[in-house]
Amino acid sequence: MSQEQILNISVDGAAVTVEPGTDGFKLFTDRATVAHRVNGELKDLAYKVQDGDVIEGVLIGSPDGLNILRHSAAHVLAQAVQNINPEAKLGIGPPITDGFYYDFDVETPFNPEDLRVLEKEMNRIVQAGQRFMRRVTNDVDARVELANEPYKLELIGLKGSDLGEGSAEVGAGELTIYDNVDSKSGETVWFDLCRGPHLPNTRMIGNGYALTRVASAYWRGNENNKQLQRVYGTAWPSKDELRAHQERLEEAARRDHRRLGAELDLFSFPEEIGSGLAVFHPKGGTMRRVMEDYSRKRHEESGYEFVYSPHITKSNLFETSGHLAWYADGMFPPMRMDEEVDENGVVRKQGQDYYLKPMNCPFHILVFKSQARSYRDLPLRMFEFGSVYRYEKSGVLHGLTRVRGMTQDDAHLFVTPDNMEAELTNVLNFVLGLLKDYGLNDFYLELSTRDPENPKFVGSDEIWETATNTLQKVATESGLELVPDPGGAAFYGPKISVQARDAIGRTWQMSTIQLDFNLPERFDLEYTAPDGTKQRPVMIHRALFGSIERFFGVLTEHYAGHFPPWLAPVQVVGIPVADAFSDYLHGIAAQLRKHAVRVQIDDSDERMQKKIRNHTLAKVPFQLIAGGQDAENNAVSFRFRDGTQENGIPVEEAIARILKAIEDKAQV
RNA sequence: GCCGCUUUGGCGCAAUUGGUAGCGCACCGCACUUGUAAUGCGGGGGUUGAGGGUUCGAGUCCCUUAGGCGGCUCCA
Repeated sequence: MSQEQILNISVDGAAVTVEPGTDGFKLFTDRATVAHRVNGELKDLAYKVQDGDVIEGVLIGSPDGLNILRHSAAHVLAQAVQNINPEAKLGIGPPITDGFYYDFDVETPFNPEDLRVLEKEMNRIVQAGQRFMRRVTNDVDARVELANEPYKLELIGLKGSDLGEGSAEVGAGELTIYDNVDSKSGETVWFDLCRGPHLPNTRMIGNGYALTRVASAYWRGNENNKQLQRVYGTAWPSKDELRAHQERLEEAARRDHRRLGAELDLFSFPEEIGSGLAVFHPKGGTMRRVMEDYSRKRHEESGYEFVYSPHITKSNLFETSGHLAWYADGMFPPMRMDEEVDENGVVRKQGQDYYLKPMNCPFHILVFKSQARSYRDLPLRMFEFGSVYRYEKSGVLHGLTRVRGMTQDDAHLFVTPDNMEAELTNVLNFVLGLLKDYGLNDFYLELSTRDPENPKFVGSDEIWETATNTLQKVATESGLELVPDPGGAAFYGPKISVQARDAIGRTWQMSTIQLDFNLPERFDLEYTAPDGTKQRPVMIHRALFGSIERFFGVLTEHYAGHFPPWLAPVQVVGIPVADAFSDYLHGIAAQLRKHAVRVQIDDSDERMQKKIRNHTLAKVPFQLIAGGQDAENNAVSFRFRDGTQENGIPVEEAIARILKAIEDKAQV
């Protein structure tokens, strides 16, 4: 073998010499390697290595490998759709978290029942073991081949520009088509414009996939474009992993606050009131009150002052604030008051428009403006559980997490530029501390900053710079993971948002701390500085819960309804073994009530076993059971939600344990 | 707002090709008075989200409308 016939390459970090023509199939003989990264770029295993290539195998279970699996599954789905309906036009079909989708332009939308038919056809294609074959083409040829695919033609035209979601189809490099080649006949049975890479063949998709739902989506995500029909699927390296994924979804469904809200009798959305407008039932109301009481207590301890403002206002307030100019669509329409019209229909007295408030800030600003302010007054911290109303589009409403009427735990801090850093530090620590008390303790931060190229941002460069640096510093000092969100700031100031992970790993945006350089300007806010000059304060908006409703929903899902005793609507329920012991338990309940424990005695005429079942399903933290043995010993038996029990606990001790768990905000 | 699906007593579900609504839980009554996840018997409750249409006849088909669900868009 002569020198020039040997290629020196690196495979997974090891130097290797191979013959020309060697491809990934020779380098990686294990079935789990489905592609490889060549000099940092993902390639099919069929790629023939070049001298000097640095190659790393991509395992199917790796993030890259899963994407390749899912994208390949998307191709199989598209082929299945076109096999069944040759008229279907292809949109795009990228991998997404846990799965994939493919968009189609079809005459009649898919039905859920169509999914079974499509899965069957997909299964046939997978079993057929078609090879995915990459083929380089060019604009001219591709346009001929794809003459019947208008959306693909559009993507070819967009090649190299900002494609967003279309990037799975065409990349910055060569234009490529993937042929699906029948393993027996060698015939190309289907093809799609795609940059790849793909699994070597369809059989490797295995049986760990499923189609999950049908939906519609605007072509290229623009609501002015046509809506295409989207089919969603999920795909995993094995059936077991698919099953595990489905179980995770089932677990999330069990925790769904909309379901638990009804089951635990916490809240409802009566149709008579309107979409997105909740009522809290006694149990949910108790929880909400406890949440609010604790929040108030902590705010008071932290130097906030409590203010109150009305739910409606004349339009001029929101004209000054600018909300009517840029947020009118999100507001309920005005109530026109006081207009007087004579018999000829001529307006005799000008009316006045009143609006439901979508935000509390302008009201707090008016409190600030109610008197001349000195630097000595600052920072001024105003807190309110402020109810706001926003006309959210009907399609976005979702349980308690996206509503039309909500109560924010809203505060506005008016600070001098010198106060800013200390105050932001305080606020962030306050926020994190409070969220932890409610049982959330896994956070990361997101810092939204301005795009220097975009002229929409108000405020001087200096103040943006100072503010952004301050937020950055404060965020870094918190020691939490910090995710930058460049260009994500509102036009009026940068912000930090706190993202919390719940018990099953989902993240929720919770608190926001938002700087505002705009409203102080619009309302001409000022304070007198030490040197006697008038200066403009900076405003900080912040909400911890976002809204109480939303936070309530998040906590319900986080705890799966198993609220810790301090939050539980019923903390203790007493269950007598027989009627005769009812009085005994009532005596214990009376002692607990002296300590404000929410306790009930179930002296209904159900059997004891039934009562245990009922209160377990109601997720009451402490069940106290008492019969003859307990009464004789001045004791009681605990039973917990998980079915465990402890018998013969002296009453004194039982009470102490309950009080301690509540006091410590412990989970039981 | 857009697309699709969906809407049956408080809740969860049934009702062959259109032929005048059933079940479980819950609720009420009676009996039972019981040591750790559903005692037994009996009873009341719906005209099928609302409105209109097709039909001899509609929960079942069509239209309008209001909820809900899943996506898309949106979330200043």
